[in-house]
Amino acid sequence: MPPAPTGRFHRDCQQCELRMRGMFCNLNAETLLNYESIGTQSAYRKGVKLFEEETPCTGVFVLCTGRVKLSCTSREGKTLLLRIAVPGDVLGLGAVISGSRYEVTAETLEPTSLKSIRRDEFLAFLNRYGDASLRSAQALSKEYRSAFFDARRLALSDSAAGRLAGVLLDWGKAASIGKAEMRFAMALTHEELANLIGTSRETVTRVLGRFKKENLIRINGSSVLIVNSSKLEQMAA
Amino acid sequence: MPPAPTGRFHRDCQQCELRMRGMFCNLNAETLLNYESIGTQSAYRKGVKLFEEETPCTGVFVLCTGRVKLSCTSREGKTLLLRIAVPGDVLGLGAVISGSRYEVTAETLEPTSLKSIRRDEFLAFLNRYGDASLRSAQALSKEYRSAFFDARRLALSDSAAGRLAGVLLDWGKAASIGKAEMRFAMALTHEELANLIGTSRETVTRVLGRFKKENLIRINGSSVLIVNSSKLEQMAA
DNA sequence: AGAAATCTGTGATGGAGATCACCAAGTTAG
DNA sequence: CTAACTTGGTGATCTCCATCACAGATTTCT
Repeated sequence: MPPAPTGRFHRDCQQCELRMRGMFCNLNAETLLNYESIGTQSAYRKGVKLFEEETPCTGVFVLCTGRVKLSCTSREGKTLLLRIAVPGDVLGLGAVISGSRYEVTAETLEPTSLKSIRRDEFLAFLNRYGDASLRSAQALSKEYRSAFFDARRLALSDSAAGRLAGVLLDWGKAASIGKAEMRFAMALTHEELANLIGTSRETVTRVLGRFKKENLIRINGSSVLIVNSSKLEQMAA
Repeated sequence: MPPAPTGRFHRDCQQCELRMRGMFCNLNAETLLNYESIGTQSAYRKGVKLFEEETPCTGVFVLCTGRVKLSCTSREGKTLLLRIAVPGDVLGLGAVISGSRYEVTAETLEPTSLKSIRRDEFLAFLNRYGDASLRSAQALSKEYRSAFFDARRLALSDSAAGRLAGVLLDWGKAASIGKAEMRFAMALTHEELANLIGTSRETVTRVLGRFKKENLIRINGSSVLIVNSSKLEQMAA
């Protein structure tokens, strides 16, 4: 069962600033009207698990504010960090559409507000509104692509340094569109970074140190500046 | 551009034995009728590349007969084998829906017949028919899940033996639903298996040898019998 | 059938990185 | 304001497995 929310409020999707970006805000008028009538809006504290891997799927969560960590864990306690969801993302979509259990664990990283829609209610909505189905397909496709590129990175880049270079470049590029320098705020600890690229915490520390010493990157607190992107690109392969 | 087909024929989807299994055969009457009117049916020889990673996406391919290998390769020549597509599968769906380049390479493993549908034609079809959109979302979700589980396996199972145990169990289970013993036909070479689980050919040979010696599996030609599934399950973790 | 190519099996060697064991520096909590 | 965690940094060791190098076995081609 979903955890108890710590608050509740309604927000008009017509006015939502995510209207053009979020998956379920940019729908045609009639669909949007119906979308607003389903599900419930609620708020959660930091550190709450919205759902856990292997548990039966109850529905989807559309993130409005706050960030949510998506990860999964093996029986031995090894963790794979998949991504940090941001406002506009839809969580649990794959499980709902494929009719299976949640495959990941979703945990809030900060106070969060979101809209939760029960499985059957959401599927009925998709059945009735074709444009919403298409949007879901696109959202899934986006998620699929990112999972695919993660798998690709894990499999094809044999060194931990190469994989780390890859994610640094990804973030640098994403944060510096149209800007001169590639700088971004590192939101993860070394431990989380290690879980993301499938290595150990110590290796992340060492490799980052090496990158700094070789003047490929520069780090100030949480701010990371990419100095030599071509060299990183080259080792990311 | 798509390769030239070696043959061409039409097959009535109403009569298709994949009707209930294939993603685009099990549609309602009106949608199915339109589906039949779009795209072209054609045949290919063994060893033909339907499309290659990084190339602009031209459309989707719905596989009717034959098997197709989906893989991708790093600049250094390391290959990741994703899966072997079988009749009923839709290839290139993710690229078409997300409007990006093909992310994998698709190569026929045997003589193959399939239906190809141009990108714009296919998207127009999805836009008009909501049930087809929903099916696409489901197909993508299935692909997404399998990519996810691959990534999970690569990241969370640290030993090559563990990952190999995992895929053997997956195949054994899939092939032995409702049967007493877990037996299946191994369709891949050691090299391909190695590419699938991110290890070297030699390691696959050695680990399979170890599994045989420890009486966990038995191999006769291409037939693999899983003898001690719980032990394998345990090391797959 | 015979040749060419691909696939399988096995030893030896080296290196990347997991793991363990600390310590220092920040952060949170009581 | 300490105490208790969590994070970051670094050395030493040890294990798994990638890689190289062949040799036999099978399949495919002509």
